[in-house]
Amino acid sequence: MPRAGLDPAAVTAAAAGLADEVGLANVTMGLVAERLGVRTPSLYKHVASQADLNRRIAALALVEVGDKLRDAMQGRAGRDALAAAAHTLRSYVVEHPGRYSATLPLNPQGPDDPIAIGGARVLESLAAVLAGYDIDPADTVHAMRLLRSLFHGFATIEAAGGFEMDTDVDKSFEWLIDFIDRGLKN
Amino acid sequence: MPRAGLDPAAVTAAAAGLADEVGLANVTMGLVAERLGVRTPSLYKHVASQADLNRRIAALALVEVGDKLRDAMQGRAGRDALAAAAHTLRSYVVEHPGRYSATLPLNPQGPDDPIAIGGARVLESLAAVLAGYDIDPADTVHAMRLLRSLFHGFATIEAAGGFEMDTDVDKSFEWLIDFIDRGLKN
DNA sequence: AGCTAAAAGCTAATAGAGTTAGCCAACGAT
DNA sequence: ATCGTTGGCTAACTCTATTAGCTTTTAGCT
Repeated sequence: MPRAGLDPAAVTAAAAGLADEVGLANVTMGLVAERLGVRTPSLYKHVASQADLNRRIAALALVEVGDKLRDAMQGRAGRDALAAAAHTLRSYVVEHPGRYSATLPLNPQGPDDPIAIGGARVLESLAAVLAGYDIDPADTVHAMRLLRSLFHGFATIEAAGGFEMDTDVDKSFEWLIDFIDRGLKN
Repeated sequence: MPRAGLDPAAVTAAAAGLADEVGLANVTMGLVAERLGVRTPSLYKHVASQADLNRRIAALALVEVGDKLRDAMQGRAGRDALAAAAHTLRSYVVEHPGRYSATLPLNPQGPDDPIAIGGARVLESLAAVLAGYDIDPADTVHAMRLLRSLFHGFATIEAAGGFEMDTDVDKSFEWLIDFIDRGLKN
């Protein structure tokens, strides 16, 4: 019998896909193995543990979202950049709720942890958004935290089905972008 | 041997305490039982399952935070009310990260689900904050979502240790309250 | 006080998930 | 073609949730 030809990336990708489909909490090692056409213990040749797998999913999500953010913001500034970043982030979380939720327990184990690297890239994009506004350098870190908290919170609540009357969530999101844009212009 | 005298509330309280100490994910039925001086299966006389227990923890957290919000906002309006609500929420999440994290998978099973009731009370307090500002009624729901997303996001990220340079997180939080206050005043 | 039925704990047992150990076959480099 | 490495498999173990069935406390009633 030929081999399955797996590697850590393939296992991570399968797990991430499952996470989006059934929720991160329901991603079992057995389910991942089944998806890959392999027996459960075989996974341990590629990932150290389920915790390790979750960390890899988180890193994958951060890299993906970082890439999308960078792409979406090419050549944009000010309100345009803000809107692009916001929509990109929101779309990603809605499309990939499982992988995104893996990023919540942020425990980078060091500066070269893929999670830290991916996270830093996301933060770079947020910093790029702020660069389009005239902000007191002393307030930049505060503004970064504002964006991060707001987008993360909104996306998380939406992904969890936390908003009633789903109909005008889009409108709320636009309103919210506008609110931030006006505020950042002082 | 006399009985332990448990009831659903006692089990929930023990589990919530453990959640704050060791993290919700590490709250095992065995651990809860041990804390209560009882054997694991005995817990099932009071709660239906671990999922049920988690829902009870979530409901408890929402009621607690709802009460604290109500108290903190007595007689305050405008910026004062906003700051009181923000600080109350943040303190609660920092002090009770475990129980709070149980509220994330919001799936109220109906209008009389304790989770829905507790959540509604929290939302009431947020609405009271907004009542202190002059907001177009059509925008109220958007503003509610703004507050909810922002506070939830900030608290979640902070509880997860997601902010570097922890020193000035307090300052960021104040800045953020100010930002929202100014924005809500149009 | 004694009786009885419900409730609360306990022990024993089952099922499912993560993980480890050790075996064997496939694959790449020589 | 062969040899060492690597990837996959089976078997086995642990830990956790959950159920079944038994026993005893306990509250309410007479």
